[in-house]
Amino acid sequence: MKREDAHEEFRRFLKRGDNRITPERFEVLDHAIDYEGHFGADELYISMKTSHSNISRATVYNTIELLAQCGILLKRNFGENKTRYESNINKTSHDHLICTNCGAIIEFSEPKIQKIVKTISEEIGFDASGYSFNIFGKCTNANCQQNKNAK
Amino acid sequence: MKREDAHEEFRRFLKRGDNRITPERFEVLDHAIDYEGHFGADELYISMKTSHSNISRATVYNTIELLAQCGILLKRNFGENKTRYESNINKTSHDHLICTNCGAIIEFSEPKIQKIVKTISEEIGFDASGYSFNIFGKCTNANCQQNKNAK
DNA sequence: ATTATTGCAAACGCTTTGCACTCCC
DNA sequence: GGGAGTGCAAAGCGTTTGCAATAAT
Repeated sequence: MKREDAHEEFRRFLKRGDNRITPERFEVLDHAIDYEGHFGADELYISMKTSHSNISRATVYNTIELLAQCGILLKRNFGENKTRYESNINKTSHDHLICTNCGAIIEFSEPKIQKIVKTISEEIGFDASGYSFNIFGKCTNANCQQNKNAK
Repeated sequence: MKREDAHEEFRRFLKRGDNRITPERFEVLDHAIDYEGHFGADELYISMKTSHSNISRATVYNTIELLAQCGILLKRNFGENKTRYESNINKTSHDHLICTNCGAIIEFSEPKIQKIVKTISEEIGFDASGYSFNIFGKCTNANCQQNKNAK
């Protein structure tokens, strides 16, 4: 998917929800899809300020939430008491291994997980809209495998 | 498992790690295992203050972390940017469905998840110590199923 | 006696809020 | 023109930290 497709998708999403089309919202969209890896809302805000934008913190936080609702961003939580986001553009569904020693984040795909979500939800009569699956431990890095102090 | 067994387990854990045996630590242990459901560290602190303890916030936070390392408490994260805990005493392994409308938390057990954690970790050479699995959506409550505004 | 642990209060990081100004519809 | 959206600064919330006093070893 190209940048202009993302713009078009966001535009449609905004209209559908009676939200206004503003230049600030597309500025946030552009920075978010260009951002490598997983980022916090404040991180994106700082990054935009650094590149001389005069966007406000409130607008970044608001817009990121809209982008997540729209499906352009994915909301993540790696157990750090802050919300992380990642672009969902040109990405296949995946989950994460998180190294508790060095903080590395490794992605993996396992289709069985989706099936489990579906089965459990149906069993219980729960209307699932999403899930979160993280594996914590020590990554393949030799330093991390050795480190006995880490959790 | 009885209260005195938990005390004994915690005592052994503390000695093993060269941590001191203090009355404050066992006071926190007692309140934590008595607490119904999932609680935040500050919540436990406030609850202890309310019942006229003169424990400090720092001690509660420190001790809860020790209890989690010891395995007496389980660390959870329900996507709220705060850490939750629950007693692991007399509990079987389980994960959670979280209602994004009313906040209800429903527990479920699915042994396949453990297998997936094992398989993925071995495949990648990751030394897994734990995982977190949450399903988000709307619970069976009629109000929640109707509510179109909720995520 | 030594030093980990405690209580207190202040600082921290991320997020949300209140407000007056702006500009999309 | 009306009201949603914006920028700014301050407040909120959960958590961590620095420090002097205390108590476990």
